[in-house]
Amino acid sequence: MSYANDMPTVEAVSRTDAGLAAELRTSVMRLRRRLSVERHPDNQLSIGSMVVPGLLHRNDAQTVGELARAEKVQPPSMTRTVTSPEDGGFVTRRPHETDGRRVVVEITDWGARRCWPTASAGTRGSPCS
Amino acid sequence: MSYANDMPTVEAVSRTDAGLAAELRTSVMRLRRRLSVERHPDNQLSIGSMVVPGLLHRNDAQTVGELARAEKVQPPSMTRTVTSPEDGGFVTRRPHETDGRRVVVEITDWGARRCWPTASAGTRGSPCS
DNA sequence: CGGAATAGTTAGCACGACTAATGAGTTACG
DNA sequence: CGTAACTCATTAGTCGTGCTAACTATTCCG
Repeated sequence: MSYANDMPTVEAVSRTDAGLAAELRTSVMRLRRRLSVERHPDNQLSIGSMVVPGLLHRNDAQTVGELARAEKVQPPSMTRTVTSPEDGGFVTRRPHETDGRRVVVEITDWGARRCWPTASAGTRGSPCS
Repeated sequence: MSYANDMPTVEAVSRTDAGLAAELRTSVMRLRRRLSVERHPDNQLSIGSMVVPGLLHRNDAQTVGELARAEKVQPPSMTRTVTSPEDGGFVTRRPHETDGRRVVVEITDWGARRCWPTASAGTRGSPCS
């Protein structure tokens, strides 16, 4: 009873469009489940919330709309996604300098240290690892 | 304003463990969101429910526990996941021949035709594509 | 000034996952 | 045998993540 016998390969079962689509769906869903669980025990941020510091690491000080477009979600989704790292003190909301409609999200010093520690310090326990 | 300028690469930003983990999370979550939306309009099964006919296509007549282990989810999750394709007539539940605790899930003829049409017929509108 | 457009939020829903607890059936052992 | 321990599936309740619809506040423009 080998792994190969238990686990039909794509060649064996899924040469149709529907079969390949099913393989892809199953694989991606499993990977996402795994990623949402495989995080450091100290980590208080969920997989969705961890995305926000990641986006701000690339470009700090982005509006909610920019974050939503970057992550390809609707604005209300990003509004809620930002709430948890904000409550945790990782990021802050502040009004835009010139446009009163916009809200700028920035990473805090503390959040940056927690999420992106220096290489020498390692990333053990980082909320983003 | 090119794609390359807007989209920092892994090389540019994410050489740390935390950075690579963030890249992976973001990519997988986006792909899953996309897959859950990208299905044929005729398709009445959600992404989670589509997994069940796929598993039964490999091995028909599996118990709820076997499906849960194959998909690496907890049994209660699979119990609920099976409900929707069962209500849609794609699969059936029946008691196990010898073990009264077990429940066997099988794909119906109709479900098999709908999910895995012959190659010549194509898979347009298949609940599994 | 006043209407249209834009940005963000709130509220409510769907879906997929989990844990804890329950019921029903099987197995093992004294 | 008969009961205690175990296994399997389900129910109930919760959380996280996405959506749409509707609302508020602000800005833009004619």
